[in-house]
Amino acid sequence: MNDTPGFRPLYRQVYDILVRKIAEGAWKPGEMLPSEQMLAREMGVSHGTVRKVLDALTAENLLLRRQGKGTFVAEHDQDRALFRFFHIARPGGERLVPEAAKVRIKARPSRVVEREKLELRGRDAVFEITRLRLIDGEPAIRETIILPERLFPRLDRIGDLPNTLYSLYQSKFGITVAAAREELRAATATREDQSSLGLKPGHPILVIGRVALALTGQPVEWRESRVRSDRLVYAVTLQ
Amino acid sequence: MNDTPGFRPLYRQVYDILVRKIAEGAWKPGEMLPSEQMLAREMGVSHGTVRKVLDALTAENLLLRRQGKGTFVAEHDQDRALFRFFHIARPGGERLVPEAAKVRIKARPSRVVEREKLELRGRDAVFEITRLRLIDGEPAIRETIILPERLFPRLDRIGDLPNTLYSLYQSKFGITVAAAREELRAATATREDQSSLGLKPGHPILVIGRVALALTGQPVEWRESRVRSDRLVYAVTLQ
DNA sequence: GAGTGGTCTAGACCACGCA
DNA sequence: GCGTGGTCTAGACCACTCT
Repeated sequence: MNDTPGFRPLYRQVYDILVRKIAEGAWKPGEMLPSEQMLAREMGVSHGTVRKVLDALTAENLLLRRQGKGTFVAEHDQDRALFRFFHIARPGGERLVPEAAKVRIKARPSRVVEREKLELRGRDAVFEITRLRLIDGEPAIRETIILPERLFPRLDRIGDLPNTLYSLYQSKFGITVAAAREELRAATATREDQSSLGLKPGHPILVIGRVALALTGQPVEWRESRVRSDRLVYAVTLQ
Repeated sequence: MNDTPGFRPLYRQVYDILVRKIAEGAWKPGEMLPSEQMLAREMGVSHGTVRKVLDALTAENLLLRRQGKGTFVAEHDQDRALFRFFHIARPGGERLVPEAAKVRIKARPSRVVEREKLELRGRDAVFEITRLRLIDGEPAIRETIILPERLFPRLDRIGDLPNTLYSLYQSKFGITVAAAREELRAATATREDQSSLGLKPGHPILVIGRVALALTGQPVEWRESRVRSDRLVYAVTLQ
C-alpha cells in the first residue's frame, strides 16, 4: 500500500493533528473534546484508530478520559499532574508541595547561560522570579526561575503569583508544560543559602536545574532550586 | 455482562498470565514468544486482545518486538535497557556507564535498615558488594550494594562480577529488575569518600539511594552510590 | 512463499453519568 | 434513554525477514 519513505501511519497523523490543535488551544484545558465517533467521522478514519490515539494521549497525561462523560484536555491543577514535576519528598517517600514565600519578580536582559538553556536569540529579555519555599513554615528551598518575556507578556503585572506556576502558565499564557529535563548535583551552601535557609557554613545542599518544555518541545522555563538536604530528598521512580 | 466487583478485563488477565510466565522464566531473556496468533488460540481470546497486551509489555520494556521476526523477552544487556536505570551524566547531558574497580564482596548478617529496604524477615544474610567506579580512569563514584543471600545463592563464588550487575542478576539468577525507587540527597564527603575519591575535606557529594524491584514488585537490591559532584550530575527526563 | 508483526476497519455489547 | 468511553471480536491487507 505504501512505498514512499516519508510514510506515516494514519494514527500518527491523527496524533499529530490532535497535539497541534491542543497546543494551539482549539480546546482549552478542562474542555471536552468531540466524542470518539465524531472525531472518527471528521477525520475520515475508524473508531479504533481514533481510540488508539486518544489512549496514547491519555497515557502521556495530555488528555483525561472519563467513562460516561467524555474526553477532556488535562489541567495542570490536578494533583496527579502536579506530582509529575515535583519530586521533593521527605526522607522515606512522602511527597509534598511546599508553599511559596518572599516572591519577587523583575524583568532584565538575558544572560548567556539563560539564552542557551532557553534557546533564545539575541538579547531577548527575561523575567526572573526568586522565591523561598517553606516546609512546615520553615524555609527549605531557594528558587530562581527564568522565563522568556516574549512568551509571558506582562507577567510582572500579575499581582500574586500562585504557588504552582504551571497552572498559571497554562491558564493565562496558553503554555502547557509537557516535559522537563532535570540535572541534580550537590553543592556547598553559599552565603545567601546560609542566610535564607538558616544553614551553617559548609552545609551541603541539593541543587536541581530544570528546563521545562512546552507541548511543542520548545523550552519555556529554566529553574534552579537549592534544597536543604537534611530535611528533604529528591524521590523518583524508574520503570 | 459483569456486575461482580472483582471483575478484571480479559486483557488484564492475559497481561498477568504473561508477566507471571516471564517472571517464572517460561521464556528466557532473548527467547521468542509464541506468535500473536498462537497466543490468541492458546488463551482463547482474539488477536486484538493479545496484541493490546503485547504492545503494553513492549512499552514497559519487558518485551521487544521485531516485524517479520517475532516477539522476544527483553534482555538487560541492551543499551537502551541499561539507560533506564543509569542516570549519571556529565554536566550538559552526555550519559555514561562508568567502569568498576576494586570490587569486593562478602556475606554477612543483615542490618535493620537493610531488612526494611529489602523487606527481609528475621536475620536473613545478605551479600555486600563495594566498588569504586571510574570515569576516564579517575575514581568518581563509591558504591555499596546489598543483596539478599536467599535470592542470589553463592553469588560470592562468582569470579569476576561484571560492570553491569543487572545483566548478571537476569542471566545467572533469573531476576529481572523491572523498576527502581531512588532517593537523592546532598552530603559532605566522609573520610572514606575523601580517600577513595581523592576529595578535600568538606567537599559536597551526591548520594543516591536505590531500591530495585523485580518483575513481581519484590525488592531485590539496595544500593547507595556516593558521587563526586564536580564532574558528574544526575540527569532525568520527566514526561 | 510462509510466517511474523504492523495497520486499519466495522461492528457488537457493556458500564457509566446524567437528565 | 441517550451519549459517552471501555472491552472484545473477526478479518483484511501491508511490510519485513528468512529460506
